[in-house]
Amino acid sequence: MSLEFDNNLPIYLQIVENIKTDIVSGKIQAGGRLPSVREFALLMKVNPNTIQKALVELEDTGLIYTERTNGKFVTQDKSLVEKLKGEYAEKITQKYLSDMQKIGITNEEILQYIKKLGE
Amino acid sequence: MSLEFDNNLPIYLQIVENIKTDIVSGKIQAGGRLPSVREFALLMKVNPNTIQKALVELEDTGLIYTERTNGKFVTQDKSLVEKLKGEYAEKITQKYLSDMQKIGITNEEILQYIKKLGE
DNA sequence: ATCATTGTATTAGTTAAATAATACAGCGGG
DNA sequence: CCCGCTGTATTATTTAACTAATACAATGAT
Repeated sequence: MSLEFDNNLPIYLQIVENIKTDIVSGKIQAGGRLPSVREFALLMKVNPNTIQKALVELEDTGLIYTERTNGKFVTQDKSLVEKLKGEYAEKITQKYLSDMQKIGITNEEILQYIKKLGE
Repeated sequence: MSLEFDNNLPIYLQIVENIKTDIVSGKIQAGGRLPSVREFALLMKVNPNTIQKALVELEDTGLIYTERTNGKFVTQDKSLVEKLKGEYAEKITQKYLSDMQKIGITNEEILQYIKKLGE
């Protein structure tokens, strides 16, 4: 739960990304409770409203849900998490391949880069 | 030279990326002249200053240079272009692998995604 | 010499994000 | 019951980024 924010992207979106990957990776378990809005804000040293904005966005994806006076929780639905994980993986793979092709790198070269940097 | 801009990222940065990939891919040749700031602005339907800002950033990387009252040109230095191409490829590969690992995808699975979506 | 074209500089305006301060509403434990 | 904790809503302010409009400066061609 660090706090190095990249400019060029709104903080609340970076928080969305952060939590999303934490959930999808299993770092935060299905059904698990999230820190309260106010706790989160302290942890990340941002305003509670910024957290709230991020969490609303996350709730829209179905990854978390709210118990009104009790807190916010990761969805119980493991298959949803798995599904999103797959979609996410496909999406960034697509983008990666597209970016590489845009600069004129062939599929074979891509495999070499992967091999070189991946293992 | 299209004009679909993603919000959440400043237009001038997206222009930087665009031109950078055009150069690195060879779509704009080494030594080639870029459209003038004003032409560019018309093409992309943005303000000349936005183009200017993007081009200054590009010049900082050494990919283009300026002849004061004549225009802006892609560097003659093909080896520099090649070098940047390699660096760029490594960088986005690193980020891709890191993003995949963050969500708990193994190296073997990565290869499968690549294979599935790449060919 | 004038004029069109180049890049550059300056200043102002607009917009969006982030923060801040409060207030409200509902549940549960002591 | 009351207090503390939840999420939520509202409004205002600040700040920074981005965009825009315009003016300046230098060069080369006609």
